[in-house]
Amino acid sequence: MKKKTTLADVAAAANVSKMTASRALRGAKDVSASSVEIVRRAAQDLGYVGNHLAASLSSQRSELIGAVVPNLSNVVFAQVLSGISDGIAGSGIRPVFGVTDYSEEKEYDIIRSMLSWRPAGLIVTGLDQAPATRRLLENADIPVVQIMDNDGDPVDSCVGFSHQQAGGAIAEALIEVGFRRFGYIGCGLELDKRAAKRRFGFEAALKRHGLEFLASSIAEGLSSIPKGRERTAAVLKQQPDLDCLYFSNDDVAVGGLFHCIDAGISVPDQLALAGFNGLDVADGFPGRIATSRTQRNEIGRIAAQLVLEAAVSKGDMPSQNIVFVPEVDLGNIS
Amino acid sequence: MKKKTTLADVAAAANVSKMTASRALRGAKDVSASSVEIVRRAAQDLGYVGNHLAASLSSQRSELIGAVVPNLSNVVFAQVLSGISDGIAGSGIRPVFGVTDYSEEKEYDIIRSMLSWRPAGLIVTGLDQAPATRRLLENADIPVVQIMDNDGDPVDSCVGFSHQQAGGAIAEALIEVGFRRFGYIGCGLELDKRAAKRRFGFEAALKRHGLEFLASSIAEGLSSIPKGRERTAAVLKQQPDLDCLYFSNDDVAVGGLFHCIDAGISVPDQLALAGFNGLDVADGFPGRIATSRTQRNEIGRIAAQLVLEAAVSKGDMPSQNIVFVPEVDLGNIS
DNA sequence: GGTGGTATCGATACCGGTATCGATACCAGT
DNA sequence: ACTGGTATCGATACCGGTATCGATACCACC
Repeated sequence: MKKKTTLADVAAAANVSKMTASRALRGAKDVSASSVEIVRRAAQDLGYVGNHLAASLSSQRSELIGAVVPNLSNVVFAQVLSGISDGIAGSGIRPVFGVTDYSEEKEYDIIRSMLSWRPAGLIVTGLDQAPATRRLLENADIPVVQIMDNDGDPVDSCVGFSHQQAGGAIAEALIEVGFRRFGYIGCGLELDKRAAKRRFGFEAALKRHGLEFLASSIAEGLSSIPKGRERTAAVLKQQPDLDCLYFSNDDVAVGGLFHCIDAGISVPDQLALAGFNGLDVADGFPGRIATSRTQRNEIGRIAAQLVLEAAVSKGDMPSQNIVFVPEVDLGNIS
Repeated sequence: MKKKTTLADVAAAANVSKMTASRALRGAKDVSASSVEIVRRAAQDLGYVGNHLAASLSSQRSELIGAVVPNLSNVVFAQVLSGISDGIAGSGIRPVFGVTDYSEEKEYDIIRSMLSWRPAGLIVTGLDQAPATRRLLENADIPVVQIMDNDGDPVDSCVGFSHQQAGGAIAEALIEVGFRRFGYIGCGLELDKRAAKRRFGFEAALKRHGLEFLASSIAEGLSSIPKGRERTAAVLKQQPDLDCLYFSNDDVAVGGLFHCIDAGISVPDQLALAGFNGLDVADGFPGRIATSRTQRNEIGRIAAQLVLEAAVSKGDMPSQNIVFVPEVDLGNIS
């Protein structure tokens, strides 16, 4: 375990002071072009790799950004991370991530742990943190951007959409084209607050039209295609006389579609299916599944940029609230 | 922008020295239970959040781990990150990620930038880094685990599988059950070295049996369902007389399946499709797509654990080479 | 009482950079 | 020659923790 070469080594090799070496490598002012050249070469020769820990500690500004998502097996949050990665591209900032598995305790621990890295900002999924977690965010004194939701009261900035409204909007659209006998199939609503909001919004729209879910099944744990398949079978067995099924998201809906294909149920003629997110997969089936298209990549990217802007403006940037509206896509339902 | 409370503040509030406060909060030895209690309470009252930058700098050990993946829109690498997250759960270590977009330049920059955070270890996708990047990894003096590949010479440890072998294995299986007229459809092989290795392995197996690809189409850019669909249409138009199509991965294959459904081609009776990865989606179709199931969650998890072990053993742990074998699944092809 | 051991604590010196400010040199203008 | 300004550089003091080692107190035991 040989010692790493430090800035002092580079400075010594270049016959300048640490300070000049530091300035040269950072491209700061107050260094002559010739010094820069010499220092650069020395750093190159020694294979010098800077130390962001020391730099951040000393300069009191970090080049880390935290991203907290509930889950990564689902492609949606992966795309959010992807968007974040795009949003900070070229800034030299590195993203740190944490997966909460929809657990409030884990979320608290992750955020606390992230804060101890003194990040330039934090991007957190959702608006429904536990009170202690929220206090942590409020006192963090760094830009905080909550994403993927808009139903609630953000700590600071917010980039997302209203799940309640999204649920209501697709319900209205489906009612408009004539569906009346609705069923619901979801996964893990006790944990996924946003899926619960969609269901709530959908159900509220039904009520406005004097309708209700005639059957409903909520599986525990993460959403998945197999679960959607199984629950669809169960619900249809219990209540075969439905004309439209609303699913907590596209994965579950695709599971439902698979069941229908197996069972010889024609979609959407005999039974319409509606999900949420607008995934590629669901897309591929030529419009057979209705869905709400969410702009998750965009949301990640914009959230990251907000953090960057807020970080450079050093606290005198007002909180932003950027609202997206998922686009209802009924596919080939007419 | 009020100043953050530091350890010194906590120590002052608790009427002890910084050192005692530090020990108390870390649960280190040499502190009385009563001191721990007092310091804990003081920290709690002040809302103290530690500073990992300072801690890591001082103790010369970081609690970050770097993860480099080529892409995050594809669920495969998201699941790798998910596995990494699982693997380090409870260790207090935070994962930093970087997305290379299959670019060697970005990969170099990302790894360099990660090294400057002095991470406890690095997990990097693939074995085919550019020479300069490889030197960076070799001189990093921290555990490096290369994942998702095994065809090549690892820098340090390796957790993956042979893509060449995987391509060969599924080819053999498909030949075994009687297919003879093969076509190939892929995306971005110029960048995705691993997909290219699979194709190479597949083709080598064909050659061993005196066969070859009768048609082939390679799209540029990232793999996607739409591209698979489009290319399948194109290839079948050019060469309709095929009995099996090998795709660069399941996404592309699902695109192919969608085309077949549209075009009324019965799968696998008229035309068999084979992909790679064993995605849930492909799974859902009752075995219609042949695939090789990869253990990406496992790979991420084990890689993370290797890094942890190597980090605690401080360099005297030998490099590991953990080989998985993707399981060939022909689905309902008989 | 003297000795040795253990438990607890604090002073000090770093870790590897950067902010700050003063020093120096050099040039232009008068 | 003198003044003022700019360009370049280095000494020093941190940033907020932790490693290390010495100091102190207290107890057991001979």
